[in-house]
Amino acid sequence: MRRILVTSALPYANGHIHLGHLVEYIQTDIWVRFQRLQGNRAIYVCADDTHGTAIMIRAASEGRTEEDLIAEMSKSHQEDFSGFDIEFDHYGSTNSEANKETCNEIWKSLNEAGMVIEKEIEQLYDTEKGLFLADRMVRGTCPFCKALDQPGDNCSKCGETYSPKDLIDPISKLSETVPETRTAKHLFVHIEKLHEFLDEWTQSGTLPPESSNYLKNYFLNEKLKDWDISRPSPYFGFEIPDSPGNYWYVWFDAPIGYIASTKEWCNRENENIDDWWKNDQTEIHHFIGKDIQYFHTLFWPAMLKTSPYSLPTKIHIHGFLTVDGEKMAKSKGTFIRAATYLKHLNPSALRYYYASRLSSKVEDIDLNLEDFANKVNADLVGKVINLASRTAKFVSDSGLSEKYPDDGGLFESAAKEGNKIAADYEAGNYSHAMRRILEIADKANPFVEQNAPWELRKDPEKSKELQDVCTIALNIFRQLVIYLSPVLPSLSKKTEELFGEPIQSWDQSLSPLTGIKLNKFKHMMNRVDPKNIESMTEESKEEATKELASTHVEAKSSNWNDSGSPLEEEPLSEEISFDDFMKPDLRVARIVEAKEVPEARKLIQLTLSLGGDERRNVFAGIKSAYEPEELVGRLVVMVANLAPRKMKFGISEGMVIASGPGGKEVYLVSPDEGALPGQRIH
RNA sequence: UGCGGGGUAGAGCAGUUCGGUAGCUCGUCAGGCUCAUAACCUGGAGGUCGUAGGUUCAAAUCCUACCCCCGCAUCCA
Repeated sequence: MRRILVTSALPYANGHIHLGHLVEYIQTDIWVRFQRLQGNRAIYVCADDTHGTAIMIRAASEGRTEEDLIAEMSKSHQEDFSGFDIEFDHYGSTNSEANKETCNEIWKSLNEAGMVIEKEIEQLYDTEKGLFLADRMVRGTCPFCKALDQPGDNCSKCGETYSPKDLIDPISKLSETVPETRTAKHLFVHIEKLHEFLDEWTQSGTLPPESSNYLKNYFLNEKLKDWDISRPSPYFGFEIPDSPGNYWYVWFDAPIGYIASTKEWCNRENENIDDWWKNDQTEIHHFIGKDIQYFHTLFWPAMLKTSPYSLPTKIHIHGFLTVDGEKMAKSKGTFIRAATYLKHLNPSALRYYYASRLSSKVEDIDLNLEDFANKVNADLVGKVINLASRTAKFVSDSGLSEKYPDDGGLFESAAKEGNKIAADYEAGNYSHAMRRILEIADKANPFVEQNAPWELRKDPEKSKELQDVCTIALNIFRQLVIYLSPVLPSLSKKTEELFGEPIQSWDQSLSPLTGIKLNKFKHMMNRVDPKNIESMTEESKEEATKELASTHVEAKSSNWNDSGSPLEEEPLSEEISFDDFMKPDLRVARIVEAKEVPEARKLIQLTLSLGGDERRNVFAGIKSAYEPEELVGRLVVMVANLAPRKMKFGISEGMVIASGPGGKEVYLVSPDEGALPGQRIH
């Protein structure tokens, strides 16, 4: 019997659980249930991730304490999880005594190993709010390209990265005041010291190969940067014991929450934490998304390495969720909260669909809503459950045959298949497992067809034969449910009720049930109705609009009913004076030539005429939306006094004006009929 | 340009480890059945397996080169 500790990443207390989160928790829950079915001892712990500036600011803006906020979110998260049959042995919080204690302990080990160093860094400080500003809390003018209103870490216009203190005219997003530069002492973990260990550990098979490669080529091929682990007061988190006024950065105490949550479980269950976190016979499995692999594959092992706790046995990394092939988008109603889903659809359907898409690879999975309904209905209702619903009532009086009849090897070959299915589950290749399981169902349905129990029923002399056929179909059904039970605990429960026999072990798939009475067959699962999918996305859209209305000053009602999402995605910039407006010199220009730039992915090279002999060479990032030929001759609006900019393919002497999010959606602005090249726009 | 993933029927995908009749689901066409939640069963049409070359008796699978798509990084807007 293996002893296995399993975790999922800790969801942040600043937001609700949505379908993207659920990929991970469903994936993990399936794995845990599978391990238990195999007879292994597996416990599943998780917790809310509660610290950081975002929580602090939100609590303040809602006029309540952080504790109040995180308590409410924890309750909401747990309700969502349980609604999807995701069962934790313990669900804790990073804001707990156990976590504080464990942080201290790990901190001590890091210090003793000489891993902690102190550096002075300059940071922007909001004098009105009295706090240091995180990069994203500042906006200002880009020091490189002079673009206005850029975030504190990198410029969305020129893409340069910089430190917020380099911004020209920085403004605090919190108070709208001008922050000042102050120096502060920060503590860093010098993980370069463990470079060699990390080189080895990341290649040791603990990670999926895609991730090992990524780390090797991207982080581990140069010196590892010191990790800034402290944040100055005020900060919602734990104060660092030997550095008053400084707090641990949320990413320090978050993974430690795995240990702390286990400790709490141990206290409750009278278990010994050392058996779980300090014993090399215990396997530790983390399930995470690819967005946080950096923390779990470099910092976390480094922290553990110097501590008395065990390193993880395996890190399972999944990709992101897309809906209908695109990123989840509030405006399209595909940003779906767990709670919203549950109002309209059956959690088992989503569990099965995710299972049928998940593999051990680090790849994004797509929730194609049409395919989702199709697959769940065809596979689960039409094939698997159908086996029982079309035969159970024929044996409601007689029960199952005393002796398992000759089925031509159906049951036995399906029992043999069990090993392969189990191997697929173990490796995280759920999609393979689902495929194999459905293949069995695909053999069983023709069997029923050929033996036509509805015909046998008509002839009293064939009652034994009828009972045999149904015994076979129902046993194969039960076998399928055993294989599916990690994915579909609720189907498993209903099957237990039908047979009056609990499903507790994988090996139950090896021997058929005989000679028992069945309970009355009840519907086991409803079909997914596309109407419910639609009402779910509709409601998600409405939620998003409401949210928008409450965060933006006023949502003007209009007859045109335009969506609010473009504004949401790119909020209005700060107010400017008339003089500011007069700075950009916008001119009508005619495109006199348009050329492909073969090596460029996004650019078209334009020659613009401002009338007379005035010509400008401009590179415009509109290749994905326009063909050069269709551009020649048309009028556009250009920024004529923009400083020339050297680009990879030449010098660009201005910009043409366009709207749209990019890609195929780029819309050049044209003047109305009659405008002349060279005219200024005022 | 770098790293990773991908290109197989109208759509979505499996098969590639270890070469041997190209398969599944949906859709579509024809038929069957009426036990089952408009379900299920049988059969058909639909594929130059991204391109070119190579190895081999035999290539979707192995080798070489190239093209295209997606993500991340970079460049750029």
